[in-house]
Amino acid sequence: MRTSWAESADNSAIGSGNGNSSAYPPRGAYVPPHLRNRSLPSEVPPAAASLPVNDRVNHGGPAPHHGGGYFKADQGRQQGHGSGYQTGGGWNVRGAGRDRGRREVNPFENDEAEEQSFSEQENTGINFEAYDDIPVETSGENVPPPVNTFAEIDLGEALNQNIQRCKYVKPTPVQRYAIPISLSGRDLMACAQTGSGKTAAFCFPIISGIMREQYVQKPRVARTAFPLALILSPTRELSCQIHDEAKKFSYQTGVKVVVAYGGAPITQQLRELERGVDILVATPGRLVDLLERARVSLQMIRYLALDEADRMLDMGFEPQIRKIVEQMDMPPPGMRQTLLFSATFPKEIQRLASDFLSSYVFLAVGRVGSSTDLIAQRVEYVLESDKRSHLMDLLHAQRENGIHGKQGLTLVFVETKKGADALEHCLCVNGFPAASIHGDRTQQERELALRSFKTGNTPILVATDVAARGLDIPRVAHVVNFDLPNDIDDYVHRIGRTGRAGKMGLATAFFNESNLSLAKPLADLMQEANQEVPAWLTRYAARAIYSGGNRNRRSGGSRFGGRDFRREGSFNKSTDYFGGGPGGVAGGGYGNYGGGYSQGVTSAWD
DNA sequence: AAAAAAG
Repeated sequence: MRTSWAESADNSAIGSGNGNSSAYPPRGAYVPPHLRNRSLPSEVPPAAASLPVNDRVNHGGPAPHHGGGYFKADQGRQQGHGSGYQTGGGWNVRGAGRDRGRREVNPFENDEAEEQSFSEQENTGINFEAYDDIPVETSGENVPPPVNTFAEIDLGEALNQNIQRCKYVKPTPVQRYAIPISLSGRDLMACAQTGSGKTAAFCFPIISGIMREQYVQKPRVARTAFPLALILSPTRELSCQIHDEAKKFSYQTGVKVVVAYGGAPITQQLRELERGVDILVATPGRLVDLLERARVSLQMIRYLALDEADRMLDMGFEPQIRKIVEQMDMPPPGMRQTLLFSATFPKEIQRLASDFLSSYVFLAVGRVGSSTDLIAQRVEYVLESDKRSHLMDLLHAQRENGIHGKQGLTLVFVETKKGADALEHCLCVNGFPAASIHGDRTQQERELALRSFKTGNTPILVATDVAARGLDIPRVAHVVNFDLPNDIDDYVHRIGRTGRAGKMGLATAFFNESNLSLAKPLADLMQEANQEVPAWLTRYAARAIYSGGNRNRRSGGSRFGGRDFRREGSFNKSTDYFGGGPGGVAGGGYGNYGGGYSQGVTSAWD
């Protein structure tokens, strides 16, 4: 019989601080530090208890007017289905919230209840003033200027109402820039944090564009769906999340949003598609399946958005993405509008991405807050064999300080799926309520784990990189890199699960000899973020061997997740870099609208 | 080498 954390805690004088005479713990059982007869390898950092809890994302977005006539308006499409759609100055409210007799579910229904259950989520979260200091960098030809308020853009009455329902007051930086750019019809490559309204930044222009256009009649092919917009993301959960948000934004606009991803029965997704789809949110695998079955055609695609675009174009995904974008029936760049978003944009990925773009604008938005703040980063030297007990020490200290329960969530990243299972089990056995999520679990299990984490039912989630990107989980107070990733960009995405929307977060990393390749980039990153870099890490960093040209991927992008590779003169060894698609950017003429680069601001976090 | 994504 093992002793659980709860039991050992109950049976001892909690808080006495130095009861150090207990017997050696039973194998596998966790014993809190103060009951142990040994000193810890490194000091337990102050628990995250004092950190404010994450708030909901309050974003917004609006901007100027359509560049107009981007696509040929054609034989005015038939409007609505008889039911009273509102028509406000050129806006087509399609179907007016009714879908062939089915009533549109109000996606805002549950919001109030949810918010009330977390009193800390009152709308005090974002420091909007801080937004004014955010460094922004744009490049490309004739970049449309940003807007400052929602009032400056007319996205249409229906969409405006949804913006209000979402309680978005003021556009976030990425929205201020990206929405006007998108509305003017330009392609866009954007480096920006998700926590600050990235989804809205690409959804608003798409929805308003679809409402505005009197586009050509969709072909009628039995059982084939013809979406007008395609949004791709690298994980199923992220696609679900985007779908949920897009549903809110398109409520009562008549714009139909459907999600398709693997691991779930395809039949229901097929049914949804048959009912009609304007915006399709999908993961690549399932979409290819649908395309091959000819249940979806991309020939009517006007808008293509890639979320976490750098991941979508890396080695694992690139062939699938190329197949979808280049080898099916999607209109080429210039005939569609392409929007790429990510927190990190390595140069080599930018180069790949330019194949999909036409005369695009590059946008980099620094993170909210100006220097150290938001995410406190710690690195601790922990031997592989000590990791578990060290983690439990951290969790125990957090619990003592009351961060757990319904308050703060802890997300623990590990390298492998097996490792995730093992650690989850270990934590549960020791009385720490944990769930786990990784790609070998069934979709049901994955969604259950995520739900259980979000609700605070299991305030600890052990995850592989499946959860590293894009997921917006409010109240994650602490991200632990139990195993560090090999790629510094992955680290950036992981820690970006906390400190969101202007709230503080804590990120702790366990470092040892197996992470040598990360020493230098990690030390650099922390330095840029004004974090205290342990001396031992600096020594490792100095010793680090240059691993090819890779280590410098972030060069020039210290304030952001990336920098327009077109501006890196030395990188332009051949001429085709400017030529991605018809009317590629003809070098020169880069406009800067950002201004106010404050020093010490680091990369965009998401 | 690992993770993700179709079944």
